[in-house]
Amino acid sequence: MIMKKKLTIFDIADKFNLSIGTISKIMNGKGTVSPETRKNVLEYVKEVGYFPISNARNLVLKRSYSIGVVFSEALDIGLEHPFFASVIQHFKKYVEIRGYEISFVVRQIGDQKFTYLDWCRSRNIDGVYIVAGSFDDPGILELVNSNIPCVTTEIGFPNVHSVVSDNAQGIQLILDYIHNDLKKEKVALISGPMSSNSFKERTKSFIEYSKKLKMKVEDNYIEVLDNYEFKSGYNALNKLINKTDEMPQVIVVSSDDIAFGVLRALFDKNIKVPDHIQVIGFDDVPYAERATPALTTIRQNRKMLGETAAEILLDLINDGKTDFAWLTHIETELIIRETTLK
Amino acid sequence: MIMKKKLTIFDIADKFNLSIGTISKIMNGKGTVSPETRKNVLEYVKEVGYFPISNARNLVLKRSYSIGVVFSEALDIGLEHPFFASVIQHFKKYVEIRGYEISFVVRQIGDQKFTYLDWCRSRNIDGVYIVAGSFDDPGILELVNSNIPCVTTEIGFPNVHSVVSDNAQGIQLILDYIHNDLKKEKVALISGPMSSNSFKERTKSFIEYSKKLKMKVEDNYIEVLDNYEFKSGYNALNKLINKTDEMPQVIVVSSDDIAFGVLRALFDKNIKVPDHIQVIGFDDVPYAERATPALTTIRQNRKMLGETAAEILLDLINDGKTDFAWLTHIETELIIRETTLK
DNA sequence: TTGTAAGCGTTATCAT
DNA sequence: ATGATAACGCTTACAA
Repeated sequence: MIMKKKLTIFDIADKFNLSIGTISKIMNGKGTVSPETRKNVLEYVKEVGYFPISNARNLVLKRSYSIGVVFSEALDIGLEHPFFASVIQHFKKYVEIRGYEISFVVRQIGDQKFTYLDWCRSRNIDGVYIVAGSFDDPGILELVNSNIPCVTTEIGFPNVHSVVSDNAQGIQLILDYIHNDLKKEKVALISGPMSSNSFKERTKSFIEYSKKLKMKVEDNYIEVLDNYEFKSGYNALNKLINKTDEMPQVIVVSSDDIAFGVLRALFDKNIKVPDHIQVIGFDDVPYAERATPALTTIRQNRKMLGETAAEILLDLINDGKTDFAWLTHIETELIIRETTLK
Repeated sequence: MIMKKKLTIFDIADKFNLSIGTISKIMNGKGTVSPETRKNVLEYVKEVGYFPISNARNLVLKRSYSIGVVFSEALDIGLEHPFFASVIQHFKKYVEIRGYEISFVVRQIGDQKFTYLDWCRSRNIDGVYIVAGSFDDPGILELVNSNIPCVTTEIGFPNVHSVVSDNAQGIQLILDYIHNDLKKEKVALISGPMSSNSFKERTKSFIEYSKKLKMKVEDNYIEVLDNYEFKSGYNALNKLINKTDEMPQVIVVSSDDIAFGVLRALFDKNIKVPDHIQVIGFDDVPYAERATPALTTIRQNRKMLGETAAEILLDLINDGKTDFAWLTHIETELIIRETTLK
């Protein structure tokens, strides 16, 4: 067991018969120090591996160089959610390059309970990224109304900078494709729950834009589920079949996970995709391209979502800038695969 | 914008004309304080939402109540990896209940570069969880040889407590099932790269145990890939077909992701699963049950993996206990789905 | 160019 | 039962 002695700023100062003030200046590239000593100290520091204890540093600085990331436990969305995990990963990389780390905002630790805000205050968090949260959660509300800079990937928060996929544009991509390339008109929609603003937007855009294209969307072609699951997609398709005499030609499903359930139901009913009916998802989860048939879907630009959120948040923190648009839309992309066919 | 004044221990002390020492004792449940004042202070603190600044606290305590989590960037495994993300999520929950948080160990932040150990030291990290790392990474080596308690989910580290799935037992589950229930004998193996100890173990167990069951594993029935990907699985199957006159009856694939590639290749060759050939994976990724046909596979107990690692690490930190077995095996489970059939 | 010293908000020891 | 105070390791005016 190698027991490197833990060095402090005093050890470095002693070594050169300098004061800790001088060392501090050197470590932070501030003040005026002779190039000579600066060079020597820097070399030594590197050699022995001295790093300031961040707790001491942050205590006097009254900040942490750390961004809090909040998940809503209500939605039970954790790291396991592939979409959010990916967005966070990109966010993390971006802020790290700029000198920040991320920590997860937490409401209970041991038997200490916190509000989001209290936790952030007690950690001197510099800013927070609300990845998935509900705008009727009072804890979230308290947070976004505080003086801590916030940015979110969620839609519909008042007074918080949001970075979200352009759902309307994604839906238009789908409908234009159906209309212009697939040349189909009878289109159904299966959507996730309206408690999510993303699904709400997608549904609204679908209704409006399909009307604009004069597509035949019968009233009973629209099915709204009350959750996000495979199984619901499965059931939704069966319901759709039961209530219509004439099947749609294309089914748009506003989430890939649900789309897989739809595809399975179709398979079980021996309805061939894309020959008898075509299916289009939304998200482009990793499995979409590996499924058989591979799923045509809308790809959300996870990298751009995470990085843009990071960029705005860091600007908010550093420059106190606030003249951003409250809402930043990230373009989506249509990925054509096997569940549709020209 | 609500601007709650940031409270310190002095504010609380003033309020009651007590000294900060007394408040500190109350906050930490230490020392002797009259039940009366304790009650009053606790109530007030709760009401106004006072929490100690963790930087100040950790500075004097010389610890952080925080566990570092390390990913190997070499393997480029991030949060996006569904298996590890899930294990970490369970780990996180477990340690939080016991009063710890997690942070990601990081090697570069801004233009400061750290070794893993230096980062941990500078943050006063209490212990570290090596989720995926390579034992020939000198940074990892330095870390595990330090005085910071470590635990890993990786196989093959000397002198580090490892918590891993029982790969041998998983393989036995598969082969017993093939032998006793499926009643097949001609079995092939497609494995991920030998640079991963998990794949090495699975392959080794497969060879040994299939021999023990007197199965017919021809020499060219074993295919080792050099990566983890869908595409490699796809190619591997084609290779297998080309080099054997007689196809195996069952293909064991030591990772689900690769198995999906195999299934797709089979589909493209119009070889029906499970009628013509049967396929068994390893991992039970979320998509395994949603695929068509749904994949028979070995489920790794991600919850148990994360929680056991957490438990050992916390014991190491708190009790300085060290009398654990160096290696803890977590049982796996066979999940029978549609790619196999009695 | 360098040093001095106050202050950041706690915990813990020792008095009282 | 409570208070005074040193200590934790650092940054930053300000002084030399």
